[in-house]
Amino acid sequence: MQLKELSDATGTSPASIKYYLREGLLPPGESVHATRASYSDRHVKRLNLIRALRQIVQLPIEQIRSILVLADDGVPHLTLLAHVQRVVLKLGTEGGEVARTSAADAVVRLRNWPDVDSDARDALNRHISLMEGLGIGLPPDLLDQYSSAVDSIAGFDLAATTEGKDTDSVILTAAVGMHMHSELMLKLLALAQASHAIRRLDDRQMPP
Amino acid sequence: MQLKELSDATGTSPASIKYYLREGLLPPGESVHATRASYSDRHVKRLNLIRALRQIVQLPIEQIRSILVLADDGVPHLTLLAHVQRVVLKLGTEGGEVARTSAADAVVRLRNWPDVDSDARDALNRHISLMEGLGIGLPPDLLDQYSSAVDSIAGFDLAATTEGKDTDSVILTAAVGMHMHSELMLKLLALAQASHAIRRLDDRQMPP
DNA sequence: TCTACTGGATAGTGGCTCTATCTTAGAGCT
DNA sequence: AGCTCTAAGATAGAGCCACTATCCAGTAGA
Repeated sequence: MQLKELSDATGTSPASIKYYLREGLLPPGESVHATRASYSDRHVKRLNLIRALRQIVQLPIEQIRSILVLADDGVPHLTLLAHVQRVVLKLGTEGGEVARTSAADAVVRLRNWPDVDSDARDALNRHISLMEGLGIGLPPDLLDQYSSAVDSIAGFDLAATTEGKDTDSVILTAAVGMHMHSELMLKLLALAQASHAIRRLDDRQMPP
Repeated sequence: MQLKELSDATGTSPASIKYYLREGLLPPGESVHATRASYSDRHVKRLNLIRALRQIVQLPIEQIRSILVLADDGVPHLTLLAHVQRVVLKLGTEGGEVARTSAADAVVRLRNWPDVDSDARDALNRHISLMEGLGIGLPPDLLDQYSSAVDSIAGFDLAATTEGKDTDSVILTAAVGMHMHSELMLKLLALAQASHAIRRLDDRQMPP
């Protein structure tokens, strides 16, 4: 398979493919000779992964590269998934100490999750502090409800993520899955808010 | 108050303020004479709103403008909130017909939300279809759990959003709140996934 | 009057993701 | 063998976005 075919197979312009090659996201094809290189199914898979991370999850090239480098280093999936999380959650950009809210810790105990330090946990703690700082109140049982919901999805999701797939698929499922669930939540919340708003505001404007 | 003071009061560079003025996000100050204009508290509020929408919610200038135009037109808050949702949910970019999944409709009935067509509902339907198309499975009761959680938050949130505030504050609370809840969800999900992953993958790698 | 600073207009910057062009060289057909 | 077509590789440029720096002119305060 040569570049043009790779392009056709993935719907990516040859120019973009060349760009990804230059950036080291896509390994070079096997060079047949000076003016012909051949690409394999692995390239198709990899390219699809890159495109999904760019277009759906909207990760910048640099971060996609950081994920792929790990994947190609053959690190354990657990390590890889942790890194994918770090990237999708946009951690590492915001430095600083971990907040002293222990809301996340409470959730961990409640859900009986393994009590391990993790970036996700720090991120959650930091985020809750941030919301408090912004004066966005969290009803007391909200975290319970949320965490119950995500707890049930996580097992389900992870099964799909890890069941004997190749590394590229694991990344894709994990990153795209996280993104999609978060968007799902956003849209559900919007619908809920719209519904409540209609009830509350419409009544005011046109009383019975 | 002149430009420099406005800058100090909001931590925004004078150059950026000028830019927002040019873009019509910020109404011009009252022109005292050719080389002096005076800005009011309204400008401080507006500027803080703009900054929050840029830096926290990360909306592009163009969309911020579309929100502010509506706000200044004095449309009803319900209309305004609907538009804010549309922008935060990134609707309107993806054209096309509404999917035929009626998952969102089921949720609406279950939650006893007013059965009104809305962009949020269309967005939810479209998103669920998209996830199905990507092969991201949703456990049967997941939407119930999610929607139960967001239902309880929406009322709570909306009370904070609408209680006798000026329009700029309503926008800020709504947009920032939506964004923050969605991020919260993302981080909770990450933590849940990390926890499940540790249980599942760690055991494999180092059996007891 | 002179200086310092302001407001206003215009042009430029930097980061990012591509995209277009140019050159060289082998492939396949006749 | 010769001719054309297209690929690969390298380099430079485009286009978008959110600023930011520069320039000019006018006025306030010393």
